[in-house]
Amino acid sequence: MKRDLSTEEKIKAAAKKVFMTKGFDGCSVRDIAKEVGSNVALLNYYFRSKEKLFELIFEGAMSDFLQSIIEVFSSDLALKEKTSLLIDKEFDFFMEHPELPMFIIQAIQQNKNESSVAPTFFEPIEKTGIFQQLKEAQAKGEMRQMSLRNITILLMSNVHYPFMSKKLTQQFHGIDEATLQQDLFAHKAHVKEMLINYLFPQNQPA
Amino acid sequence: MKRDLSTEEKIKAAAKKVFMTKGFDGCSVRDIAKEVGSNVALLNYYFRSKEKLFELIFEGAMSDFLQSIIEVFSSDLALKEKTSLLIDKEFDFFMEHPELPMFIIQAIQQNKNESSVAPTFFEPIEKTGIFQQLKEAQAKGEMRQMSLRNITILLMSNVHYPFMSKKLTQQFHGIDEATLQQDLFAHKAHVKEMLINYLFPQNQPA
DNA sequence: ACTCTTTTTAAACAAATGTTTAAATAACTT
DNA sequence: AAGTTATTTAAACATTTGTTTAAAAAGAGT
Repeated sequence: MKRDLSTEEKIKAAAKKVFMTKGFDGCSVRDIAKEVGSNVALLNYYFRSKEKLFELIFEGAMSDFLQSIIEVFSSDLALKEKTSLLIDKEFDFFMEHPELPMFIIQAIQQNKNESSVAPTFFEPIEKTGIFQQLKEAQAKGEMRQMSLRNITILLMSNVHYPFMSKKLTQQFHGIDEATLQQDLFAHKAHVKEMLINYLFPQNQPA
Repeated sequence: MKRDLSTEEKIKAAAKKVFMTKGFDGCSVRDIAKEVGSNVALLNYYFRSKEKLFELIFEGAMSDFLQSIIEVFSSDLALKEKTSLLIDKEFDFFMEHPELPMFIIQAIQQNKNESSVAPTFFEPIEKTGIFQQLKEAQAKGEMRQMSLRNITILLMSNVHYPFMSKKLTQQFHGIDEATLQQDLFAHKAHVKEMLINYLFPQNQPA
């Protein structure tokens, strides 16, 4: 057939949309089929099952996610500048894909990911040499002495959470999408200043 | 009958456990019945439906959540001390109920909460006078000039996210539960120092 | 035009879902 | 002990679930 443009891609796009908004358990394959404007059997014709389709979407999401990080880490900047740039880029990225952090964390929490994320996620980042750069910066006293894991938690908390809690924040403060958007911009500025100051203290002791 | 101790409570406990770990969509009423060690019909006898039961659990979770905040805000301390205490208490609370942040945010995201959270959540906090205290602290220059909403986002990000991303962090760094626990303690210390320094700058400009 | 393969569909499948029914069992009242 | 109510159960219910089947439709090759 080759109807118009790859049906396979259309299904993937629809599945992504539905999975992202409703979650794996929260949607049926018929929901996705309806979004495609087609039949349920077609999904299993192209992808073997609902689970396989989800895994594909999940891996794609992780890949997109990873991409935006790698770009920054691969750049030729000092760690302080990389940190600042990372926060900027991540915010820009999540502004366009606000459902992504929730989607990923939820999928991992429910073990919907067959393989561990470590090899597909940790290693590509390590290859950018960012961890080595971090070690050196700490050795030179340019950066606060704290574990890589705690740096990660600190960064991710401030960058991911605001997008995961959009609805909660809106309901809690009774604000609309546009106002929240402004708050997110303000948050980005706060996070940048706060984190940079904390991670790279200007008057380090002794 | 009054078999042993309130069947109703046993069902609620089981439902809480199952809903927390698997989510509303991720579990069936039979999962809950099995956890109780009883029949499905019993759930609908005490609670009208799966949805009603969930709402009850959700409201209970929100209430517990709120309780731990109110306590701190109602205390007779300066804002700086309250902030520090809040972070401590919240961390202690989530150490014992690590699924709670995810559960609440997920429920709100999927509109599983009938009523808006604002009245049940915002107002009790406002009644502690914390917002007024905050305004005054900012007027006196003791606290950084930033919106209540951004303060909220900043605090919640650093306190909630680490518990929501437990599995992700574990997989990413390849660490066990005990190690993560230590990281969370370290994170608490970092957050306290970082946030206090940022929210209450010692050398405020002009 | 005819064949062969690929794509799409409607229908059916068994299993699982939330809920209800009616009967059984236990507890309470007198 | 008998009668009444409250609790618990097994079974059935109508839908919905993910998946499969077999036929129809569309494309490509000759």
